[in-house]
Amino acid sequence: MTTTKKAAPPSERRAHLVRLAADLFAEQGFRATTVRQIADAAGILSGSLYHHFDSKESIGDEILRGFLDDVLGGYREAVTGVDDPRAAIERMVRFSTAALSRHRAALTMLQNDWAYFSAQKRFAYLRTAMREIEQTWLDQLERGKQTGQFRADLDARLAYRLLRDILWIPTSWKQARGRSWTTDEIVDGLLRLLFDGIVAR
Amino acid sequence: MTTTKKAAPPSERRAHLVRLAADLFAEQGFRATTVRQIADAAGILSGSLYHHFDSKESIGDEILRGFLDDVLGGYREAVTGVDDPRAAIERMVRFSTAALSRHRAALTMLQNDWAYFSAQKRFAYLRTAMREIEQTWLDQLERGKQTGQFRADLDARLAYRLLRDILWIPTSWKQARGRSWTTDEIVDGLLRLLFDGIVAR
Amino acid sequence: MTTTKKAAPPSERRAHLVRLAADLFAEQGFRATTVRQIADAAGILSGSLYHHFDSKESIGDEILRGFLDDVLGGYREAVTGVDDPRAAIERMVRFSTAALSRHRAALTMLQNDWAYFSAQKRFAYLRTAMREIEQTWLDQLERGKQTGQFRADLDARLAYRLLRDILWIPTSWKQARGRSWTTDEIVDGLLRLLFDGIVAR
Amino acid sequence: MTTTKKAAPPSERRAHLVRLAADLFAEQGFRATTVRQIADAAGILSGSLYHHFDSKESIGDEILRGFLDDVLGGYREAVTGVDDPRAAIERMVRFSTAALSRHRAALTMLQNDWAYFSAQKRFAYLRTAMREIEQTWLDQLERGKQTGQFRADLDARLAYRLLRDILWIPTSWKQARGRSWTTDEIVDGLLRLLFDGIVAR
DNA sequence: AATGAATGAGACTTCATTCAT
DNA sequence: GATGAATGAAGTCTCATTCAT
Repeated sequence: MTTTKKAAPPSERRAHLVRLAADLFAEQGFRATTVRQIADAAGILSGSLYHHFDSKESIGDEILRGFLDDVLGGYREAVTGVDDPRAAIERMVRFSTAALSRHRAALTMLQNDWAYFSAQKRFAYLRTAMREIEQTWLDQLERGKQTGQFRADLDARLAYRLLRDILWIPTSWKQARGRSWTTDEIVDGLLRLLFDGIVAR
Repeated sequence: MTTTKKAAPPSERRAHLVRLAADLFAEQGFRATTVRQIADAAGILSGSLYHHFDSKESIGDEILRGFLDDVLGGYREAVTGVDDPRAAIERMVRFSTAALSRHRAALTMLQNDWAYFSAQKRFAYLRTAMREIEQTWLDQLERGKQTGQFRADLDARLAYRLLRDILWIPTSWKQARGRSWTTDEIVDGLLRLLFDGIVAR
Repeated sequence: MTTTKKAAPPSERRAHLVRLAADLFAEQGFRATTVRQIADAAGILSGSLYHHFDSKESIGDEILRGFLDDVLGGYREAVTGVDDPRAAIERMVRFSTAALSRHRAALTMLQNDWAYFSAQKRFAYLRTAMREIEQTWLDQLERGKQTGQFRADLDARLAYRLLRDILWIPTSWKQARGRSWTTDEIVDGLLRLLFDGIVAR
Repeated sequence: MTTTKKAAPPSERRAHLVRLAADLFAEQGFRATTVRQIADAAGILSGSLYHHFDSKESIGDEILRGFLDDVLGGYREAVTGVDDPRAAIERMVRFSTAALSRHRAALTMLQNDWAYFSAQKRFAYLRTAMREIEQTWLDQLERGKQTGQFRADLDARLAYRLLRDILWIPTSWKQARGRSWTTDEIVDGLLRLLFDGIVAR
């Protein structure tokens, strides 16, 4: 009846439910959140959720896809036409941080339940996407070494792994008690740490 | 060395079971691991575990306490009689990394199931211990700022939070597929990144 | 008449299940009855009970509250506007007997599992209610002593304890093999025994 | 090796264990008491109990037999050579009360777990013994009616059932908080209630 | 006599999911 | 779109009992 009506008929109601679920996933993790909690948040019974989704995993799928589409698109844009690798990395960092704060649930799911998702065929795209993300970072780091902007002895893959996980960190703090820093402060602190370390010069 | 606990009469068998459980917790998380899996790993029936522990949480408790006792002791030793804050931090970093690799399960539990544990009275000591750990870091970072070794504009608390989580990262990689770096390489990479950044000079 | 409870949305199905459970509790005791037996009696799986109740204890709670509300209400009514203590006691006896036969499960639970229930915070109201019941009896017994209708040397508290337990007796016979007496016969026998003893005059 | 050595080799240790178990049964009931609790009370492990008894029921059996042997013997003696039925009943009441306080566990078991025991062949003697006890009471009550000492309209069987259960009451109070009355006071109160009622003359 | 370890049956409970209405 | 009821698999835990040492 409605427009698309395939695996994911995009309705307002449906999108709203995904958002509610995402909030819960972000705070508790995917597995630790029950469909009943999601339904409660929506003010309906848990069984009624199945009019909108055919499984809990479908909701997870939707959230993860949304995140990866966003990140992948953003990274492609971040490096396109930017010659300076340091500038490109700074753009990637800033974009990552923004994207992660838009998709807190996806981050929690990737951190807490990676083993659960990546073991399923249905989520094979997760590995593919992560690989592209990795490659984008490696490209910029290697270019920086070639231009002499970055240390020649830098292990690009090691740096990437460290950086990726480091970028994930601040997002997982959100909504914590202290709440002392703005996103910008954190990113700046991170970039400063990243490029210059903590030692005074 | 170790104090004899009443609630947990130490026995070889028991210690062995804790180790088996810890391996599973490290890989899957505490909640995601079932007592049946632990029992299977030990070659016994799940109910038989309760001859040794009065609950799954007791096993978790034992693992977490072991970790925190280790870390707290190590940190105290790392800073005692060390005047140079940079040296103290380097000692703390090296100790942390070693301790974390000795207690991978505890790390996974703290990362994945913090909400679950910290909500329980029984695990109130988690918060206490984390507070002491934080204070130890803050002390050294502040001292470094006073001596002029660290940047004067360094936000100590922000740096601590970033550093703590960053130190946790490499441990969670262990046993992953790539397995490209030794612990020492990772620590060195981390320290290098930490003190000097990635930019060439 | 009945107040709508939040924790226990009333439904026909639910009420029916409580009744089934009550029958089993009456015959076997609360602890000795398994949720599986209750579910079997209802023709469903044991897990399905948890769609209606959040625990076995919730069922027990519902039964006990229903009983105490009934008794307390009845006692208040029994003594209101009745000047003659002997008449009041007779009304209380008759009401008790009727109430008990309406709530056989509650009686069994109080007799067999008092220790279990009264040890839990959730069932604190049990003690409160029993205290009010006791006070109602003591009031009437003392008044009877003052009016000279009852023996001056009567130990009111001792008499209450004996009477209360005595009143509980006949209900626990019901559904036994012999089944020789009607409720009225038992009450009359009891009242006769109570007021006049067994000795001929 | 030892003297009898059949189903129940009477050793001091064994008797001691039975006593410990009886205390627990008296307070918690037979089913509600675990073998582990018994073992704990004895300072041994639960498995070690099986050197003395071949099952938990064996302990119950021993306790119940001891009680019934005592009561049956006492009743026979109470009525032998006593012509006056009122005197005989008073002797039976006094003996019952004394016996019950000596065998509190048996009483609790009979009250709480009668259904459990009486359903087993092994405990068939319970019914036999109860029948003899009942007959002894009926004999005295009927004789009292014939001599004109008791009311002619007294329903002997009803009176027996009431009396038996009434006699059980005070024992189940023991060890309660109030602890206001001595055994003698209770028996006297009971006899007074029984023979004369509460009404003043 | 007792320990230490284990069994096996069964208890209460959780939860994603299904489906008739 | 939603309800109300149920399923079925799985999870944590309990407990009487057994047995080699």
